[in-house]
Amino acid sequence: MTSSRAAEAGALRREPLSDQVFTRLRDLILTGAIPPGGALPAERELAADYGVNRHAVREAVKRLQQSRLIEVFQGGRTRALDWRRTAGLDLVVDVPGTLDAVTVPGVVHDALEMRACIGADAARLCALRAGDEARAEIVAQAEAFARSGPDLTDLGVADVAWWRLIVEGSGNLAYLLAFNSLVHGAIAMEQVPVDLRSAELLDVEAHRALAERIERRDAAQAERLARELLGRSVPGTADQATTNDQAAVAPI
Amino acid sequence: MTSSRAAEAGALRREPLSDQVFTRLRDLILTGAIPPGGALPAERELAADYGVNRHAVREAVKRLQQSRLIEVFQGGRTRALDWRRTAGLDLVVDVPGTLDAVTVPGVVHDALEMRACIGADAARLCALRAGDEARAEIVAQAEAFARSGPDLTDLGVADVAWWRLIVEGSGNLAYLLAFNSLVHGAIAMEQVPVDLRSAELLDVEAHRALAERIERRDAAQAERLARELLGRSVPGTADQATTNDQAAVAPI
DNA sequence: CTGGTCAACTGTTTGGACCAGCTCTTGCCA
DNA sequence: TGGCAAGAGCTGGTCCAAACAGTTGACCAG
Repeated sequence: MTSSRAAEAGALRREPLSDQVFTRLRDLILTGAIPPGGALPAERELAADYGVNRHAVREAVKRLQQSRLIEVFQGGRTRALDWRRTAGLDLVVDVPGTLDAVTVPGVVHDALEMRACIGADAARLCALRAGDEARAEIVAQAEAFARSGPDLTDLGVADVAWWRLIVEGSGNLAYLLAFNSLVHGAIAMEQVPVDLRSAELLDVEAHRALAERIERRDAAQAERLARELLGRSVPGTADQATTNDQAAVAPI
Repeated sequence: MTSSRAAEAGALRREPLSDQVFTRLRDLILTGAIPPGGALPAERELAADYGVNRHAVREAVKRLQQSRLIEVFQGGRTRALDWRRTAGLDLVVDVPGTLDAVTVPGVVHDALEMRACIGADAARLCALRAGDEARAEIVAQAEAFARSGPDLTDLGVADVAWWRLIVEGSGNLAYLLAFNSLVHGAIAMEQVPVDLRSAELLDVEAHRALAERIERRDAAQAERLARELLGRSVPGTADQATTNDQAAVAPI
């Protein structure tokens, strides 16, 4: 008996209208439907097309602008930017799930690869820079991780919390923010099939060993262990024989 | 003879009002004036306080929401998030220059450190994955870099363009987006005093050598050379004796 | 004390109007 | 005929006013 008029119409859900407009326009740009340098329809036109008020369109445009997907000129038209040259890492937050399912695995792989790279250096820096208290907390959390249920999802949550301590311990704000971007995005639990990471998540001893190295300020070994552990979830880390001669950073 | 009425009033410049509101609110959150979990003033109240229309406030709020600095509840109040746990890497784009000059050098250092980490791995992957054409272009661009004027600013521009080729050649979209975030943000020419990077920028031969290793698909040496080259601009890379026991990721 | 009801918040959406700046057409002048 | 300048008609930027839709909390009946 709910007055679900909009739902019945089938046009738009109860997600805020501006968010829906944002998503649609973003996908038009990411898929190349609006090419770099191409002009977006005028705000008044977009409002008419989507059947919403112009203010909703403006809020969506503001978000696109901050994502550096478009450039806005008063008096002139709003144009699409070349997102491969301008968009930031936060783009991986929303992309998974919205575009072709074919391209998503690639994004997830890239995100895991980046996680391995940053995680290893963060472990090294954490061993070097983190205070006694922070390093002890990492050891304690490693034990808590070991006590986590056999459920892979639970392990995944505990794993993220543990790595957050390490990244925080590295003292590098850029690492921490990038970690956030990855966790909120491509590496979010929903996106990565946990069984792909089972080799990493189930090895409780490897986590303990890494924590111990950090505790002992053994930066070199901490980095090595972290790189090995995180690399397990990245297909083709050790056996680097594959060389694809195709275009770099495949069009999405 | 410009009709600079707003400028004379001293209230707000000709920067879009919503951008100014965004900046002010963002700084309130980043500085902790509005603590994590704390509520922002109501939109109607903010509009009254800043003397702008409510729509300007809403556009700013939408941007804060996308930056994952706030959480919005219809019916309830808008609350500040713990940005250290939620904000993404794009935060480094606007932060330099807006907050205390004391904390900015730290952000720049972190960004350079991250650049070294990702750049080294990108060079490795580029040597492994990039096609013949892409690798040849990197060699060519290294020569173009060598011909760049002795001006450090010009060298910096050419350097960014060259590294972009390498990151693109790595085939990792996450690396490319993170590179964009850093270039648009903390590592932007205006932020980093170029003389701090002179040891890196002036060594044309090191650039050439790295390009050659990538050309020859020598991944290991490419990574090593890249790490060494990029590490020159990061104070305290080799002589890691300093260990600060203070809190990790200092509050901004 | 418990339960539901309602008023007073909050953000969401709408409509219309006007200002400011860019662009392209139009039409005058040399 | 060529060139340039005025202006009409776009574009985004800002504002006002009102209604809609959830949440919260106080208040009152049981």
